[in-house]
Amino acid sequence: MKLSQGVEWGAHCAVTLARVEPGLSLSRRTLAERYALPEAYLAKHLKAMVNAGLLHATTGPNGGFRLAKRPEDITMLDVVEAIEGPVPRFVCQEIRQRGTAGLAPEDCVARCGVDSAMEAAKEAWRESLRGVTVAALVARLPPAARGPVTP
Amino acid sequence: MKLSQGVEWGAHCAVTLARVEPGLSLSRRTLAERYALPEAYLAKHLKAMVNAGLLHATTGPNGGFRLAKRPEDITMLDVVEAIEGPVPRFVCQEIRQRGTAGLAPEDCVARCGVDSAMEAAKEAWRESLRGVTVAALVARLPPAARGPVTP
DNA sequence: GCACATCTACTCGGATAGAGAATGTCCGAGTCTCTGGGG
DNA sequence: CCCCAGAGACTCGGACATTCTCTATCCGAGTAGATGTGC
Repeated sequence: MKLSQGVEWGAHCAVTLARVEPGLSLSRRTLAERYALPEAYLAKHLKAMVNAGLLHATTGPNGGFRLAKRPEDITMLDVVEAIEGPVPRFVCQEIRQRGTAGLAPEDCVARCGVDSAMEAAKEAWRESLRGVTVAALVARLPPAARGPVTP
Repeated sequence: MKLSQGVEWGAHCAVTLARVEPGLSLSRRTLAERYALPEAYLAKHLKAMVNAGLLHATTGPNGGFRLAKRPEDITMLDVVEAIEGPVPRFVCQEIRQRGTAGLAPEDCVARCGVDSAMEAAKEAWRESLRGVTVAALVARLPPAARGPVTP
């Protein structure tokens, strides 16, 4: 249940990008300096968000990153899964069927109870993250930090 | 959001131990063979559950592990936190206050929205795990695997 | 036959290597903009 | 004054080290029970 560091960075960057005027972009250098983060490493997470279709990247002067979708259509779950990769399903190795206590396959038609419980918990977690959009996070910023961001 | 391997092992072992006659114990060797797991490594997780107060260990012949509490009083959350360690709080490093976009401390009295969202999701996850007890998992076993376990 | 000291075998516990992922960093490919010259 | 070619600087993208956690393993400390002996 360890959560990678970059998730926080990605989330904050998404919130910041949501405040940029349409048509403009923020370079990864600007974003990194904005939060005093290591630029080269932040780039890796931004790229992951590009691959996931959350951000759009343009090169050259005045290039950078911008949101690829509306802030209302980007959830925290999108950000987390973009950076962490698709959440690996709880790997129930079906140890029920192994070893000296191995159950017969016909006793395993119902899913392993441990697996079910972990899966349900993970789904609750995902559902909670799915309910928070980037737009909602922008709305919750303090008034002093809600204005447009310029490159 | 990676979940350590040993959680599944610990959970299955707890379910098995709940089926042992009171007063008896299962050695880690027996438990390991039961699921074809590496004994030495399983020992580490069992020890963690002992330290967490879920299991009780006795040495010598006929020794081993037994539940330290009633199966109804042990939840999946207990097992997970015993093995994974106390779930590290989402480390919001308050990057809001750093870098060129650093907010003034007076604008940060309300908790960071990203942090709040992650915290709420984690709590939903914990709440889901809290609702499943070892006793409930035993009850959901197939009938053929619900009888008492002998050392 | 019974009690006791010893001895064995079995148990857990902590200290010790190896693999994989996350973290952190660097340099190269591509592109937009600006500048200078020519018509 | 307008257009065009070139250079320059800025951007992202992928390949390369480093650190930390998880995985896996071994050997030693301690204890309950079995055993053999003496009374």
